[in-house]
Amino acid sequence: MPRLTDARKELRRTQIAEAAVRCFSRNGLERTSIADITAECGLSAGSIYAHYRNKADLVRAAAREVLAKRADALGEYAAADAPPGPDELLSRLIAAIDPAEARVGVQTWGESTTNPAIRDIVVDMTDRMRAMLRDCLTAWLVKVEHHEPAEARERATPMAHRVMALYQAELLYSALESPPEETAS
Amino acid sequence: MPRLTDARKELRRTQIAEAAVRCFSRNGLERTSIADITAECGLSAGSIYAHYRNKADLVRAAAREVLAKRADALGEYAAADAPPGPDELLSRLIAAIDPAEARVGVQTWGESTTNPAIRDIVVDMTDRMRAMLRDCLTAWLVKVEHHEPAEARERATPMAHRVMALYQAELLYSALESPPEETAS
DNA sequence: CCACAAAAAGAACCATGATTCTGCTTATGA
DNA sequence: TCATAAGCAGAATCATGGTTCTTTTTGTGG
Repeated sequence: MPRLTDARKELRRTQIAEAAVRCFSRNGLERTSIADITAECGLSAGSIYAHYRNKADLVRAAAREVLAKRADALGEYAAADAPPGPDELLSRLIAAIDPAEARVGVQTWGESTTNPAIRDIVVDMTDRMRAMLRDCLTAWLVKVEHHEPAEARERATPMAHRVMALYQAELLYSALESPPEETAS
Repeated sequence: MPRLTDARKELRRTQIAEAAVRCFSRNGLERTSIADITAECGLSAGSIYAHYRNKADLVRAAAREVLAKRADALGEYAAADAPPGPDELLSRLIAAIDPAEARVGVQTWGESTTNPAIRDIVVDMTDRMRAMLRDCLTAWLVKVEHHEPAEARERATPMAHRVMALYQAELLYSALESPPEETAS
């Protein structure tokens, strides 16, 4: 069969990546084998290697997926007509946490301490999220608190830093709290 | 040679555990081999297994060591005659962060998402640190801010939670910032 | 509907690395 | 000081798991 249509090819890639995320979520980045992933996604090892150069490549894709999803969820708030203030913003973010993804997120933190490629993904996503928080808080300061735009931007930066920090800590807590969730092994 | 004297035996154990922490710090929990640790501590594989049941056991010991050291550092502040307030407390804690240990700390977070034994160590140490923060802040509220002891204790709890969260986030940042620190491999 | 090159399956390969085993070595208690 | 049982080194073992290869099966463009 000549090269798969782009749509189909992308479908396969996400099918694999999502299965990988599920595996990572329960067994960790290093302790999930390719065999685990084949079992989870219903494809064979050879097939996975047709879509991803190697396991490290797949891990990168999974990390991007998880982190990007969290960043995306945040994007919606910034554009809202009635921007939430810091407390409201934080509690909404916390409410949106998915335990399985939180686990993989925290795993990527651990991985990024020794893996430059993952590290880059993590800091990039973190910076992006913080910037979105800042924009959101700037909008709130201007629209709700009636600050001057220039001053609002100034004040929003440290607030964003703080909200981000508290959110990340909460992410850690949900990763730690969530049940062991054993697989049949 | 009959059983080593207890002091000597403990010496060996810490010699190994500290070498392990250095290795973990640069290569991560899973990617450091026993061979790496033998090279770092100057002992042989067989010798390591005479002191630790297996690698998992060694990882637990290393995790305890790193987390306990951070908790200990905190203990001193609580007993100070002029207890620091929340801002001062936080900046002292941040100033005391050692990048190498921060990396291992964050690695243990990742590990604890899938490893119950490590998870228990992490939540135990976290709870312990939070309790110490609370005591410290209670002392501050009473001695410096002149609150009633009962009320102070009440107020200190959420403050401690917050300081802990901000500290953990900062720990993550120093783990991410610290240089790649490559080994000769 | 066809032909074919790519995709999928799954066995085979191979490297890595944890653990164990076999003798030397040496610290310890008498 | 000596006998000895534990410590220790280092090779051998053995399992795991990533990657590759071969064969079979399709989806796709013509």
